[in-house]
Amino acid sequence: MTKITLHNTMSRTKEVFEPHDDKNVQMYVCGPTVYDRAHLGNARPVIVFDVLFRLLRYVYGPDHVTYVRNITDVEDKINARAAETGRTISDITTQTTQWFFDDMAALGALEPNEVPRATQYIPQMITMIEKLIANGHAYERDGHVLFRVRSYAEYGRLSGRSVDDMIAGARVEVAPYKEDPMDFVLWKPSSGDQPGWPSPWGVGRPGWHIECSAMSYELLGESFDIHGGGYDLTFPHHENEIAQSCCANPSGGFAKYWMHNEMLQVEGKKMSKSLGNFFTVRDLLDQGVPGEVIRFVFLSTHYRKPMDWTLEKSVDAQSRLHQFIEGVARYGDVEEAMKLEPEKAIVDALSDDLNTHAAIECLIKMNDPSHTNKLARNLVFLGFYTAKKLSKLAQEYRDALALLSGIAEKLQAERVKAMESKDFAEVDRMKYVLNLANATIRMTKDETLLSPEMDFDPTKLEALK
RNA sequence: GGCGAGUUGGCGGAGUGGUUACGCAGCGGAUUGCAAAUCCGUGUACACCGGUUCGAUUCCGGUACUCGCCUCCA
Repeated sequence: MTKITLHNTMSRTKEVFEPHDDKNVQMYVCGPTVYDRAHLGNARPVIVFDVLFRLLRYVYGPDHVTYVRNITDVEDKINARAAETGRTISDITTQTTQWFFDDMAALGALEPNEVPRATQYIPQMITMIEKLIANGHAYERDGHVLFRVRSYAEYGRLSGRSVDDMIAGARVEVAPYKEDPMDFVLWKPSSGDQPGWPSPWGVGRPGWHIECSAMSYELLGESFDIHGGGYDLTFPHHENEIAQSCCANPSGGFAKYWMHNEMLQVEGKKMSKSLGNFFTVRDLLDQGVPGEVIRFVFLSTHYRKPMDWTLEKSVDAQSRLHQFIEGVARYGDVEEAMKLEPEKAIVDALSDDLNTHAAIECLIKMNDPSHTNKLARNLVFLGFYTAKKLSKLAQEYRDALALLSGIAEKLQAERVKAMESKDFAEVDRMKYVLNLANATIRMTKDETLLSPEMDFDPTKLEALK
């Protein structure tokens, strides 16, 4: 079996991946809070862990991997959005969740096995909080339930911080109901139009961190293999999850491997609304940047390095994918290709802590006429296309080629004739049309293959037939 | 202020104690009426300052800069 190594944030080293049970490899990744469209940064963990999911499915078998990615549909940002728009909370969360699914599907991400909504696990959260109170790790004050950070000696291990340092550096105002400044909320009271559920501590709603602890426990148990998310979640979110889960279920180890993707920047700057460089995945898709191009750009950078989204990279990626389609169309057979196994060099690259950049280098090497089917197979393996879509794109390319090859000869003949009669205006016109024709066979109807600088009207070509 | 990550040629991105990947762009050439496409050729870069060493981009120390987290933003 392929040996996989993964970087574990807990140990800060690459470790050989050894699942608890190789018949049931389990992964939990923190999903979005559904109050608005996913921005480009949200796409990074989705793509990164999708690649890992695909690798695990290949190595352990598709039926032996369970991937859970939650939807946080109770959170104060959602309440705020509802208040400012006048829409209902469920209207917002339902629509935003669907948007998220659509956008992530466009990026070639497989659906996880389970996509739990936080609001469907409130009883499990309450049970977990009760356990924490019972064993002294949490306390209730004025309708709030707080986690007693000092009761968990390991607190701070994942993020490499000591509780005392954190208090010294904290700029948070300490709520009066806290025993200790570091204590965090497990449950808080709801009033007015805030969403609330009955609980032993009155009507209230869960704190953010308890959601993931309760859902991962319910769906994966007290110990599972991989927990992933963005690096910014390391503290406090993941630190708090560990504290909650390990204190509520002391016999379990919670997650064995912690994986974090680095952050995204745009043209060298942090993406932020104030800098005016904030945009969503949907914005890019609407501008004609296809999902596979976004995926390609993301996978060109290792997941543990900060990634810079630039226009130049997206144009490069587009042109590269275009070359791949061209190769597959000319020399490949997608149906035959799908009978192949994923290439060992690519599996090995991914197995080395998701070295996606090396995997892409392999793809580039495969783009020659004698390896095109390997290229096609691995494009599908890495999630750039489904076999069906790749097949369709290749066919469209071939159709365009066939359409053009007939008239190209005719154009060439006319051009030669024009040269003989020294009609250089006509020669130039023919040249122009021929160039357009050549450019066109590099395109298909899919916007994937349209280069931004190309300006071509296919009807002109039709007229020449 | 505390903690952490990073800095390789125009861009992206590997890697190595000495022979200095690779891709894209660029440049030169071939071919072409010009161009495009294609083919051939072409680039001694590793933030700065010290140290170790026969020799450092590669090891050690420091500096600068960038970025992130510490503010329920992936």
